[in-house]
Amino acid sequence: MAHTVTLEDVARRAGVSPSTASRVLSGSIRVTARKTEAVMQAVQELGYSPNQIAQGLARGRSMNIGVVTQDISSVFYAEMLRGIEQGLADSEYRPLFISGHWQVAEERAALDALLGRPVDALIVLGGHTPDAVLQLLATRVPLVLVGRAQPPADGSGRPSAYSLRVDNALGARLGVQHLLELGHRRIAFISGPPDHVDAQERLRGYREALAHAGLPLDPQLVLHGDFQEASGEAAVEQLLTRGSPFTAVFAANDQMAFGARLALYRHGLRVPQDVSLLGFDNLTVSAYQTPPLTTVEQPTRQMGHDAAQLVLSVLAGQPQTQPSYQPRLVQRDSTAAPPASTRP
Amino acid sequence: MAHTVTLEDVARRAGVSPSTASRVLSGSIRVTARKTEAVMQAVQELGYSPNQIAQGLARGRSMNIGVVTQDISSVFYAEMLRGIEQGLADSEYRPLFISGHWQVAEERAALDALLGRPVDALIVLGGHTPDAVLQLLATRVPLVLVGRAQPPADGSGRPSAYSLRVDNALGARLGVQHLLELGHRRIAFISGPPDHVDAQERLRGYREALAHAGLPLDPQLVLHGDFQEASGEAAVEQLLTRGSPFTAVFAANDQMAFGARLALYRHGLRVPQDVSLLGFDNLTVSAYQTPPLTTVEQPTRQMGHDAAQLVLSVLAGQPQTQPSYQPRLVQRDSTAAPPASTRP
DNA sequence: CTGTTAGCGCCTTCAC
DNA sequence: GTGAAGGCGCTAACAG
Repeated sequence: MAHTVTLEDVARRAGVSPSTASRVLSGSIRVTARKTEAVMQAVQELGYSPNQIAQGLARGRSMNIGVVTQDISSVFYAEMLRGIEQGLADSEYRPLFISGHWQVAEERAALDALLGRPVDALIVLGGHTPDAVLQLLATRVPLVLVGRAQPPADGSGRPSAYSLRVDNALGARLGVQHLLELGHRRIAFISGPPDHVDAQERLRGYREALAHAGLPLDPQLVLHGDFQEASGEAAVEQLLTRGSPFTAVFAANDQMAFGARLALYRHGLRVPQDVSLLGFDNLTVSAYQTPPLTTVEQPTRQMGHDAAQLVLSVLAGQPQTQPSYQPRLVQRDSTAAPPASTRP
Repeated sequence: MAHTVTLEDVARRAGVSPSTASRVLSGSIRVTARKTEAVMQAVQELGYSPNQIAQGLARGRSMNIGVVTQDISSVFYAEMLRGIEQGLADSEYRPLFISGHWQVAEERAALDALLGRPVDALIVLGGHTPDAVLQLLATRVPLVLVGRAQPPADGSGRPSAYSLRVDNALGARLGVQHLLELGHRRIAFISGPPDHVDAQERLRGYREALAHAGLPLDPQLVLHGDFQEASGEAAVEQLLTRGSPFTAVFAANDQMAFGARLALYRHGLRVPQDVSLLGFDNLTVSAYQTPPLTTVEQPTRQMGHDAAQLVLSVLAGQPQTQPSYQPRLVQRDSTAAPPASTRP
């Protein structure tokens, strides 16, 4: 057992009652300086540290914030986790990370595990948990959603979940506009999983931007990936097989852009001289690609940080503000004007 | 509160005593089929889920495995965390991740937080916590170290910590040998932080390989980074400023190799035609660099997995085996023969 | 097999 | 201000 010295030991050694020792430790109520000192010294000598499990049981709070992420090894979510850590850093609360791996069942299990822990609040990053489940959850514990839509209020007047999101469609429009301005007309789009909200919205933004520019949408140029590198690679292979000409590839996230980059490299296509490449997210590593990747940035870490702060303010009963986020284009070296031969 | 329905509620509804209900749930002792069924049904109807905090208090186990990582957003550690998750997946135990950020003080705080939680065992990934502290820890709770040396036994006969490591020096030798075989003679080395054991060993391997080949070690070609991308970039800039010729760059980890790659790109140096580039770790993204990065692989995820399994077997009182790991060279496109002009 | 009785370690009224 | 007593929810002897 990690715990061997208890509050009672401390009290005995300090010559006071356990309750007094408790009061000194929590600092809630005034205690004689003499006794305070005695307790502190006993704590020192015995190397006492409170058993948080017992504390949790006694006061009905665990000081844990459950965080359901989709993949602990995902470069993308990692940034958010970092933000959450930062946002919680100065508080007494600690994050508890569990991965759902985009599997409803697994996510459900994660949620149950977290609630059984229990946690005082929940932050859910993406995922496929049905709205109904989230709604139910929100009635039991403060819930902040990041990167997924807020479930509709259940009409009971109960506080629904909070939701932090970026305007994905706008981001996609920014990306397409950038390519259009460079002179591209045949822009391939590697979308994410069809059942993924972010993916849907980014695809919509792509469509809207083309429509706005009066350009037709060529279904041959729209591919679906799963947000992983390999699927971006496969998408470009497929694109090349199809034979529909294109001068730019817009991937719905940076990881797929990396995969696309590899496929282009293998086929001897230069970026950006032969094909322009555009990503979405702006991961740390994206700046270190060759050439450095132009991408639509979303303030990932900031969102994690804000999610944590939002949770804290809900927990503290303070007024909350639900910030909104704007994506922005980060121009680097992977996009340029299309090759002269393809210009109209 | 996340918990509102208790075991007592279940027992009352099922018309049995709390202890019987408890027995049914834990499945340890036989209970009448009738009562078992009644309890199960009550659990269903009430949507009961056990309060793990209370369970933990009662049986003196928390079912938590504390994991001290250095950076939750590190691509490298993320792989290990994933492995740990996998290794724990089929058990009742769950990992609790906390970051130390390579700061002794912060790591110490993380350790304390974890022990106060408390946890039933500890996995520490890297870091700078003094051996003495780890030794002390190991007497209180099973301890598995990954990527850092095992503290010397304290002579008390108590079980010391377990340690999972790869042969870093061998890895570095493999890397250098590969470059030597390609014909390189002027091989720059970007080392890690001087106080980092892995970094020290890799540097040693580099030295040994050169010595073994009868080549002098040019101090001008040895730089120090901090295992982050930016430091790899800075190192190459410095190398270029120094003016000492080199035909290959061996970075002590992939992330610094990415930074080095960027600096080379900015200076118009082609990889591998002008300069060969070699990394260490084999991160997932390394295969997607341009060109795909040749690197010395260490079985990161496997090590995380094994660390978790090792913890479980210690906890279960089963006999343990402490596996050892061999790095291996993963040849990709970033290394080639040096340019003809530089050949002897 | 099953109900009763004690705690696990701490916090929080309640009287003094 | 301070100690005693009760309880958080659950498990583990202890008697039946």
